[in-house]
Amino acid sequence: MSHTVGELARLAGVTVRTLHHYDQIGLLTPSGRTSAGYRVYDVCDVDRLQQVLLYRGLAFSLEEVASLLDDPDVDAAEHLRRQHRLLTEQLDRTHQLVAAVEKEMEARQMGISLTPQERFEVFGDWLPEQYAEEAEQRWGDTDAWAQSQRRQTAMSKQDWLDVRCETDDLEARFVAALADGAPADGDRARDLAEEHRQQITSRWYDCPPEMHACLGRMYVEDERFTSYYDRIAPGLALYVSTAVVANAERRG
Amino acid sequence: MSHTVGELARLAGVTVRTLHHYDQIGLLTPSGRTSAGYRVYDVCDVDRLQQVLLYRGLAFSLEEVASLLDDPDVDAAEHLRRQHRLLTEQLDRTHQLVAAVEKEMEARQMGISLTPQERFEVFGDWLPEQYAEEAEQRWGDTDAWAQSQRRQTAMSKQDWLDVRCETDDLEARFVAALADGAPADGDRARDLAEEHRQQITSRWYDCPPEMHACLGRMYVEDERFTSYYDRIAPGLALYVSTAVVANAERRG
DNA sequence: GCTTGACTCTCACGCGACGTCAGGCTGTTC
DNA sequence: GAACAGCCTGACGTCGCGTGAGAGTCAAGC
Repeated sequence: MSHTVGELARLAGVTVRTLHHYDQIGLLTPSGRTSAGYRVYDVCDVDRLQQVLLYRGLAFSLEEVASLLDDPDVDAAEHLRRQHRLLTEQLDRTHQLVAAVEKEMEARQMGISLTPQERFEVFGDWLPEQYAEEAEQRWGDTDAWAQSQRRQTAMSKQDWLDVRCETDDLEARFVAALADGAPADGDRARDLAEEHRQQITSRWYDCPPEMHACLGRMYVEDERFTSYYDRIAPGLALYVSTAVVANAERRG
Repeated sequence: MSHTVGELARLAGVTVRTLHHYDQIGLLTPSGRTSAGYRVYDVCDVDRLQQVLLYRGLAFSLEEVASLLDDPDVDAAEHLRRQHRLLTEQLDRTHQLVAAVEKEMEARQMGISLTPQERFEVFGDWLPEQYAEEAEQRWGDTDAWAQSQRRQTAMSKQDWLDVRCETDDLEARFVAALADGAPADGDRARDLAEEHRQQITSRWYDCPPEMHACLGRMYVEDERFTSYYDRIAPGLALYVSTAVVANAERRG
């Protein structure tokens, strides 16, 4: 029915000090005290603590949390709706970061360097067009970037050569399939796509079919990746992209 | 080619003070200075800042970030892999929180109260079995909870009645369909399921079919939701659940 | 009834990651 | 050459606790 500080702390996964602090600043005042002065938290307090922790986890300051929770015009349902919205937004942001990291991995594998504005724009409160353009000019010189990247990449030389070797081999077989007129969504091309997926999984990270499909779409949407493939053989970008997506549909 | 503090700050979406701080603690030292003492950041520095911000965003302390980035045994590829892993873990956690909020919404709509350990266990570093059991005992008395919830729910009385009214109506029609022997994955049941989804969307949050399917599965997996439906009519829980999932497949 | 040990209380100082002036130099532009 | 935006280095303030210190409380066992 009611809890001491220590109990509530264990229950909620915070420290006793944290609860003391919340009491001190009036964010979460225990609804009672024992005769000895011990804090007593009841059901409502536990409820409130849960809300506090959720909002805190969403990067609100404790002061903001207090004003959110103490607003008499906002009911519990409204809080749930808001939390749902905020959490979904956070999911989106994190997803963008994941996509950015994956893009970077792919780029490295191909020896392409991404521009800095591309790598920063994913960090939330990003720059209006204006700055993006400014940055574009400043950093357009990709050679400097490529150099800096190469220096920074401490991947062992042998590893690097292995990757290049595998990649070249797979690309050559894609080219052959394209030249032979094998359909991009046919078995032969899809098997190559699957091999590509396996390569990523073994080299980098577990890449399930749907994630792979995202990469596939990027090959035709991002000019740098498109030109990478098309320089190997005209039409290869679309070919690989289609094969990857088709393979994902088969596996999904 | 190179940047002043202000430029880099705008580019990365941080303040000048932050860059000063990182310089001071040796986390990001600009690779040069002008004759007047102005900081000059070059490509490598920008690169490093990006890494710093990513790790910082994953809640590492600056000291930890420094030791991560300065570890000579870890190459850039390894960093990308690690970042990918950490980000995916964060996605999972956030997803669990979203599910918890949705569960809470559903529970409120039905007048069920969730137990506190259910609501806390989603907060990461959670309690071993032992505590869960302790909490189960302490809070098993759901009546007290229901009361506290009712008090806390400041949803206007009219709103609440409206919701109950709509819900009751829909449930009655589900019961009728079940009694008439309409198949759970047939058109009639699926239309009702779709109506249920629309109700959530208008009352709470945008609930696309796949999200709805998650809720549907919960109706048979979580005993409290099961018994809620089965008390209305035996077999209703499975019936609604099947209809919801079937409807999601039709719409997806 | 007394001890032991886990738990609680209230100060109160410390710390990490910056925010926020203050006072002064730099660099471009009109 | 004057104005103004941008840079510099201190240095103190803030937020959200961590970490003792010193003292009282409480259930269990002797």
